[in-house]
Amino acid sequence: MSATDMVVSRSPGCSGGGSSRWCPTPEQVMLLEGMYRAGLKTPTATQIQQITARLSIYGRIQGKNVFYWFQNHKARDRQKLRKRLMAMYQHQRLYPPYNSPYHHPYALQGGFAVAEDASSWKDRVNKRKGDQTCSKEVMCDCPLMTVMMMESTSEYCTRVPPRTLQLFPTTTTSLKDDHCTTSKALNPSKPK
Amino acid sequence: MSATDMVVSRSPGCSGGGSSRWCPTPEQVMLLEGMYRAGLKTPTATQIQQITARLSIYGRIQGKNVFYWFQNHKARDRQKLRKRLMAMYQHQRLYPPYNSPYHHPYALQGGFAVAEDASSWKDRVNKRKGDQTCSKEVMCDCPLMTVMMMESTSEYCTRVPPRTLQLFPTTTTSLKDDHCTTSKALNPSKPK
DNA sequence: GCAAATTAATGATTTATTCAAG
DNA sequence: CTTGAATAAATCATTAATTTGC
Repeated sequence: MSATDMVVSRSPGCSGGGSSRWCPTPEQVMLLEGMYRAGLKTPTATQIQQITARLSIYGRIQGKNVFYWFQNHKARDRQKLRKRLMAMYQHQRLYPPYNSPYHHPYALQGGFAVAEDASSWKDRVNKRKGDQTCSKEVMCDCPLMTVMMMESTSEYCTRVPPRTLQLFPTTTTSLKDDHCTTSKALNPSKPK
Repeated sequence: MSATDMVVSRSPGCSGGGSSRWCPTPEQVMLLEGMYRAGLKTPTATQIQQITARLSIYGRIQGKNVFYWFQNHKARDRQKLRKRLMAMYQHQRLYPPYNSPYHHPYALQGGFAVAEDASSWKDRVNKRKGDQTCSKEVMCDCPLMTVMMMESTSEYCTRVPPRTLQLFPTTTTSLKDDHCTTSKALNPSKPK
């Protein structure tokens, strides 16, 4: 009903007004999934930039959205696979073989044993050293954080107050209102 | 070499030549530790910007360096405390009380039980909702990733090739040289 | 049919862990 | 061995599905 006021892919902001988080359009999701299925799991900075540019014609999008999308998609893929395998092994009362995709879904390194001592996987020796076929000389397309530095299209987060507010009390003891439970620390410098 | 075209702050690279990672000067470390001890554990984007600006007079520094420094310092502080407490409890063959700093070094939420079932702490109910005294309206000084987006001073990572190289094969199957073991994926798009 | 209530998906952040330079 | 850098896992929080009572 009332399908007239909503174009198919017009309002990328999830439902109408300005939303706080990115809501991908169906086209964007489709293309992202295509790339992922094609084998692109962790795009480099340049790739993220280009993906963002291409997908921006379908709606508002930022580099960090693409970055997060791949991060989450990969993580949840791994988690799904891990859960499935765990259930499978648990059903047969077996311990997974040491090089099963339970331990290495893609190249997992932080799995935890099923009912074993927690420290067994923690302080195991560090393997996995050389064998880097990628040239180290490139040094320009670093994986993740670099994307953010390249973005200058101030969307809504670059709204830093232009005046130089005083930094922080280097020696006082009055800074105790720091982290709001975990992730809402949004006190620029002074509450007053 | 050829130090003529580079000003003093050019070679903070730990030992002379261009180094791959940031090596803080003693002054920088001292100031950072001062701020940390003063109570600044997770600086906001604006704070990171300002800290970077201030510390840049002592040597080359980037926002992400400051960001990583606080991340690492906080994490290793917590880890040290945790290890110490774990050893202490283990020495007395006690289980830590439930609200000990072993479980909550600062406000830990992802701790794991010592010899308990792994799923016990995992699917606990979601507590922790309201009680946010921080104003949500600010919306500009988001914790972490924002810093990177604000930086435009292309130090050495903004060296993206200007020509538009072709993105990725959306339908081909030839992308297999992707991730070098975990974190060294540095093939912009074409090795040739 | 419809909203309030509940649940499932998923975008965004933080924390733990690992890699590797010096 | 210390520590800067990077990634993966865990978690938080918001939006969409869905259920439910009317």
